[in-house]
Amino acid sequence: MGRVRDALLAFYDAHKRELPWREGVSAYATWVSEIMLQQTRVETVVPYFHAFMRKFPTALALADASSDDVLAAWSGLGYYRRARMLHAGAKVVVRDHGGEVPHTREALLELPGVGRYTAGAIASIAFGQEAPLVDGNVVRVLSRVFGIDRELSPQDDELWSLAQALVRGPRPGDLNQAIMELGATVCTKDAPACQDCGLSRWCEARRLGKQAVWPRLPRKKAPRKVAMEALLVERRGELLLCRRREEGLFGGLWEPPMVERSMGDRRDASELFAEVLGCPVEVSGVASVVRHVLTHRELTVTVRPGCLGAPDAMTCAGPYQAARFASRDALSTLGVSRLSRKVLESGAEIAEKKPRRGKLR
DNA sequence: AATACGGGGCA
DNA sequence: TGCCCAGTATT
Repeated sequence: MGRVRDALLAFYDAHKRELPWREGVSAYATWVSEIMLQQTRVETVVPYFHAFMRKFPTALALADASSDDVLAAWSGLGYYRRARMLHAGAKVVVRDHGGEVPHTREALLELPGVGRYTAGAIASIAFGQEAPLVDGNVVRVLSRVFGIDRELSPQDDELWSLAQALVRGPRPGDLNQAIMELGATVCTKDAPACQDCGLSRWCEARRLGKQAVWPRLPRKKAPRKVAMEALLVERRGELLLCRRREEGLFGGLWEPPMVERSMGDRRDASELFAEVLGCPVEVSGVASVVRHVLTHRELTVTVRPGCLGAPDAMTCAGPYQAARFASRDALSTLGVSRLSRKVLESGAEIAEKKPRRGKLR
């Protein structure tokens, strides 16, 4: 393990990428970056990290922000529960820790949204603690170097033991980042660059030619196909948007009313919308069909222009907790999913065509 | 132990 | 298409 550690640090010192959360940043910045990096690629996170830190430079600033502001800064990044929990975590830090991010793994684990990976990352990187971490990269590197030939997940106890052994001694934060960096840039899933890898001399996968079979990972299930209807209502240049409840899919985000059409439900779209909005709805034709793939669902959304029969009676039900008319400019101040942007954009094209349609009649 | 939770990039 | 990404919370 000593030689592996030295090789990792040498690799890191020579080849680490310059990333905005790498050098001389606050523990709060490390925390923000680690939450954003959960299941999300480095390149995707970079612009979000810059914008988020500019808008919420400290835990105090984040704690004082509105939920809509935080979700607006997270819009498009996905896994929006992360944003809600980071926001809640900032409030805990301000209330219970004087605005300072806690230093120990144990205290970090108490924060919402911080699990064993993230606690290890913050404790080691921001505070120099000998705290281990295991993510997808670590699974790959350790399974290959040590030749672990059984089904693995990032929760595997043996991997955590190895990771713990790895970070004992100097520079635990750099060691954790080094093994992840190696996994991300050298020890990749496909076509690993073993010829450039400082660990290849001691690597079981390299010795046995098993790079393509290790790590052995469980198979993922295919997403479920779901049909949905979306309603586009425009009134005096403003769009009808509903805010989803905090829990569940797209929690806290704003979107045009959308309803799931379960298999075999032949009811009119207007009837489905009326149920959610609590007032009569008229729909006119189909603006577009939007496809959107999530981890567990494959959505096909039929987008319909329409109007409300009794706008003053509008309420909201089902997945929604609020409804309002908002200008397109206001969209940048609210949390909006990528799916909703697609639905909105597909409707915008139709809106521009409207005059022509009138002409044809 | 299994499932829900986004979105994008790549072979 | 399927896989994977600096995972966590809930059931």
